[in-house]
Amino acid sequence: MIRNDRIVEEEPSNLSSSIVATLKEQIIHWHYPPEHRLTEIELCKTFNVSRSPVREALRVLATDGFVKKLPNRGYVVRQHNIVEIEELYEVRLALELYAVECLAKRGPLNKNDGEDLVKLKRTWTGLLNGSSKKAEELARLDTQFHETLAQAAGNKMLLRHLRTINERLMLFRMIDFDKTDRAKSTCHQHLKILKCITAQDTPGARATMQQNIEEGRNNVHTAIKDALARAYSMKT
Amino acid sequence: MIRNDRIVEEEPSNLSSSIVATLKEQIIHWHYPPEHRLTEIELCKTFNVSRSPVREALRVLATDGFVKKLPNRGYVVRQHNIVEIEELYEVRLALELYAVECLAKRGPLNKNDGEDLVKLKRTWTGLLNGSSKKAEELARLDTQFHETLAQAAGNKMLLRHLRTINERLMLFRMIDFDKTDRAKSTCHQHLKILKCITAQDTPGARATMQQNIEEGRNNVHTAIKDALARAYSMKT
DNA sequence: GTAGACCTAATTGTATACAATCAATAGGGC
DNA sequence: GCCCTATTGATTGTATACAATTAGGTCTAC
Repeated sequence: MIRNDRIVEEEPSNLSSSIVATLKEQIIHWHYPPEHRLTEIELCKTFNVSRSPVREALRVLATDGFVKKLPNRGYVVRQHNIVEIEELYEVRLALELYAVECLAKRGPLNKNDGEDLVKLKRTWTGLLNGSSKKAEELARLDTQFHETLAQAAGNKMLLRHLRTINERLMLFRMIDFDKTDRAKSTCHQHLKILKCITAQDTPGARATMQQNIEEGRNNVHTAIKDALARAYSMKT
Repeated sequence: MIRNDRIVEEEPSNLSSSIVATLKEQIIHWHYPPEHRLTEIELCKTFNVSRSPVREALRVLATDGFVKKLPNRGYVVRQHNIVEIEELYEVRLALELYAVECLAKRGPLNKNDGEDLVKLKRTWTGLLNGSSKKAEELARLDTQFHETLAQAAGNKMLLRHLRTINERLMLFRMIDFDKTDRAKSTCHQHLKILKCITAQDTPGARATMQQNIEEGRNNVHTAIKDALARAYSMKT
C-alpha cells in the first residue's frame, strides 16, 4: 500500500476495517475468480469473527465497487473486464493530464513539493542505470511516481479519485512492467515529465504523460488479449 | 436524483440503503451543520430501526466521504469547505474536458447517443426562449446535461466518478443558478458545446466546456465568500 | 488551588438470536 | 414426460445483548 507523508487517511483499527483491507487486497490480486460468491458465514469462519463486522466490510466493498450486491442473495466479487480496465486507464489519463498541466503551469514549487520531485528524479535516474527490478516493485514505484505528482498538484480530491483508480489497476501495472524494455522507456518518460515540469513546458509535460500512460494501456491490452487467445486456443 | 435510461445501479430495498439515501440527501442539503455529531442511537430513534442498519449506513457514508469516522467515537458530518468545492470543480473540469473531447473526436454517434443529444438541444433551446425556472430545477437540468454528455462519451467509469462529484456539488449548482443571467449564459454555452460536438470541433468544444464550468466555479466562489463576509460583518 | 488518579456514564465494537426472503427440489396433476 | 406448486433449507435482513473503550467528572494528595 502506498503511504504518503502528508495525505494519509487514518484507518481505524477494528475488525471491519481490517477485513475490508484484506478482502480488497485479495480481490485485487485475483485471489478469487470473477463472480465468485462471498457468503457471510464463510467469511466469518475464515476471519474468525461474527457476522457484524463481515457485513459492514462487504457493504463498504460494494460501495467501492469491489463486490456486487445481489439483494437478499449476498455478494459476488466483481472483477474488471478488459473494457473496464481501458476505461480506468482513460479516467487516469484525464486526471493525470490535468494534474501535470497544473504543475507545469504553476512555476516554482514550495519546499515540500520541490523536494518530492527531486526525490522522484533521483529514484528514476537510479532505476535507469541500476540493476533490473521485479515487476511488482516497479509497479509500486510507478504508482508512487504518479501519485506524488498528483499530490504536488495540490488537489486532494483529484488525488483521492486517482488513488481509487490506482487501487484497481495495481495488478495490471505489474502485467505492464513484465514487458521487456518497459522499465527503461518508463524511466525516460518519467524523467522527461519531471524536466518539462521544471521547465514549465506544459504541452511537453502533457504529451509525455499521455505517451507514458497510453503505452501502459496498450501493453495491458495486448497482454490480456493474448492471454484470452491462449485460453481459447487451449479449449479448442 | 438523476436517473438515466441506460446506466442505472439498482438500489436494494433494505433499511440500510434507504438510510444512506436519506442521510446523504440531508447532508447535501445542509440539514446538519459541519462537524455535527451523529450518534447511532439518535439515528435509531429518528429512523425507528435498530443499530445494525444504522451502523452499516454510516460506514458506507464514511467511505463516500459524507461523514468522518472518529475511532471509538462515532461519526461527524463532513461538510465541504470552499477549498474542497473548488477542488471538486477542477476534477469535474478534468473529467468533462476529456469526455467532450472524446465525443467531438468520435464523429457520428450511434442512435441512442444521437437522440440524447438532440433531446438536450431541444431542452436548452426551450430554456433559452421560455420562462425563467427556479434555481433548483436549473441545477437538476444542468447536472443532467453534463451527465448525458459523459454517458454519450461511453466511459462508464468516467460517468461514475463524475456522478460522485456531482452529488457533492448539487447544492452549489443551485447557488450558481441563483445568479442573474447565469441561466441565459449557460443555455448559450450548452448549445454551443452541442454544436461543436456535431461539427467535430474539438478545441471549440473543450474551450466552451471550460468556460461553462469555470463560470460556475467563480459564481460559487464569490457567493460563498460574500456569505462568509456577511457572516463576519454581522459578528463585529 | 492544582495535578493526578480513579471511577462512572455514554458510546462504539462485537457477538448472537430471531425474522424474512429467496432458490432449489420434490411431489402431484395434466 | 413436462409443468406448476408447495415445502424446505440456506442465506440475508434486522434486532438485541454483552464487551470494550473513551471522555468527563470527582475525589484525594500535596
